[in-house]
This record gives sequence, C-alpha cells and structure tokens, in this order.
Amino acid sequence: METDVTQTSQQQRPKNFIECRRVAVPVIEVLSRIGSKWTVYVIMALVTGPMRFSELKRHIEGISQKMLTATLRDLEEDGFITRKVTPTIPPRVDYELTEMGQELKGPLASIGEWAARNSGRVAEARERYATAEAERRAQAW
Amino acid sequence: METDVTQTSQQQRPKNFIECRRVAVPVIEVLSRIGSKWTVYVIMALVTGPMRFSELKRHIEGISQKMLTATLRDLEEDGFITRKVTPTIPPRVDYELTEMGQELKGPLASIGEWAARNSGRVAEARERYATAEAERRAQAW
DNA sequence: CGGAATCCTTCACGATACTG
DNA sequence: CAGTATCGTGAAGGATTCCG
Repeated sequence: METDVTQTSQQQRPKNFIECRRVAVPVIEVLSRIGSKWTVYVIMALVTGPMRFSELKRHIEGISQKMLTATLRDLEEDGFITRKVTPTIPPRVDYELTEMGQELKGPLASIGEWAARNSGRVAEARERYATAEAERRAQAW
Repeated sequence: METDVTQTSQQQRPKNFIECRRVAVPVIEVLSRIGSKWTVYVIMALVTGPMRFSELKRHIEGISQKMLTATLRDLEEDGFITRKVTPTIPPRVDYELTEMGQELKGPLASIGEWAARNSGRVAEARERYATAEAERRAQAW
C-alpha cells in the first residue's frame, strides 16, 4: 500500500492537485501501452508459453501482420517480451514473456475481474443513456 | 478468484485458444475506455469528490474543452459518473463518480503499483533496446 | 517464415469561433 | 459557465506488395 493512487480524504485535496499528476503519469504510460487492443491479446496468448510469429498471427484472429509486428516490437522495446531468432531456412522466431511481462498478469486479472463483475452494469447504463438521449431528442420537437 | 485470466498450466492451452478471446473481450473494452489518457485524469480527479466542469478543466492541465466534454460524455454513458445540472445563471454542472466508478479504484491502484515498481525497468529496457538498435544499424555499414 | 515498405482511409484530437 | 459546431492535421491501422 505504499503507492495509494486513490486518496479520498478531503483536506489533502489541494495536495492531490499536484500529486495526482505525478502519480498519474506512469499509470497512463502503462495503460497507453497495454491498453491497446492487440497488446492485451498478445500478452494473454503468451501467458501460456512461448509462441512463434505465425502461431500468434493464427491465434489472434483478425490482427494484421503489420499490427502484430508493431505490437511485438513495442512490447520487446519495453521489456515485456523477448525475441529469439533461429536462423534456419525458413527462419523461426519465438516470442516469450519476460518475468516483468508475467507480472502484468496481476493488474490484468484485476481489470478482468472488474470487467466480469461490471460488464452487465455498463450495458445497462448505456441503454439508460440511449433512452434518455432519445427522449431528450423527442422533446426538442 | 473466480475469473482467473492468467492460467499457466500447459495442458489446457488448446482450451485457452478459445477461452482467451471470450475472456479478453471485456478486458479490452474496459481498457479501451479507461486506457485513454484523459479518462484516467478525470477519474483520478473525481476520486476526491464531485467537481464542476471548469474545475476539472483547470485541474487537468492541458486538456482541451472538447476532449473534456467528450471524455465526460463517455464516462457518463458507461455509468462511471453522473452529471448534475443546476439551471442557474450562469449554469452549474457537477460531475461525480458513481459507485461503479469508485470501484475502478482497485484495478487502477493495481496498475499504479505495478507502474511504480516497474517504470525503472521499462526505462532500462528501452535504453538497452535503443543501444542494440544503434549497433545493429552500425553493423549494416 | 517473418518480416519491411508503401499506399490509403479513418479518426482522434487540438484550435478556433459561436451560443444559451 | 458550460458547452456545441466546424475545420484542419497527424497518427493509427488495414490492404497489398516485395524481400532475405
């Protein structure tokens, strides 16, 4: 509990106006990396073990080769995965989660649990919003 | 622990090829919403209590009025925040986290802790990657 | 097989101006 | 004060083609 992002007490709100940004920046950097659609698929695929490029492409249905390459590059650059080339013919490239990559499981699972619990509520909220929106529109006439 | 996203055991890998997608979709939906830069700032700002539009704009330095509006709309649509209009002159609009919005604190804190622990490692990895990249480039000549 | 390079479309986002 | 409307730009991302 050394880095509590979520203070609620009132009197330190002014402090938060400065603190929040400092705390938020790394969170946002992480989120903007793992928050991309394909990144999550790649990580989840590799959680079960190393995989080749073509395996990943087949596994992650719908991804273009360009995006897979880019996603893997980014993940490698940040140290989430390793890239091992076996210079045979044809060549073979295996991707594997690093230990740091494995540690992402925790946060991802945390989000997954939240999503599993609340996806229904989100859907309800959207319906309510759409209905209210439609009524508001009808009112205008 | 009812929804473990991160199985590691080997023999159920084939099952994961199907399961992963089902599990991943809600995670990705949540991430693509809260993964946006401004969304995190807005949520973190509102964690300390309700706030007016102009307060949020002043607090979240660098956000354009357009993005703030759009972000607030999206969060409202999904049921993360409520919008309360007081039709005075000039008008007053307060935004507040719903209970569901408050519950996001957990996952966000989880990511925040991970980021705090690993931001240094990511920086190192990037440097290593840049160095290796430069060497690779030099090799080409 | 595992990419890189190119083209092209879409869209997120910022800047600006106007409104109830 | 709290927005909406419009325009312009850059980046994201798909489709396609070529390469070691």
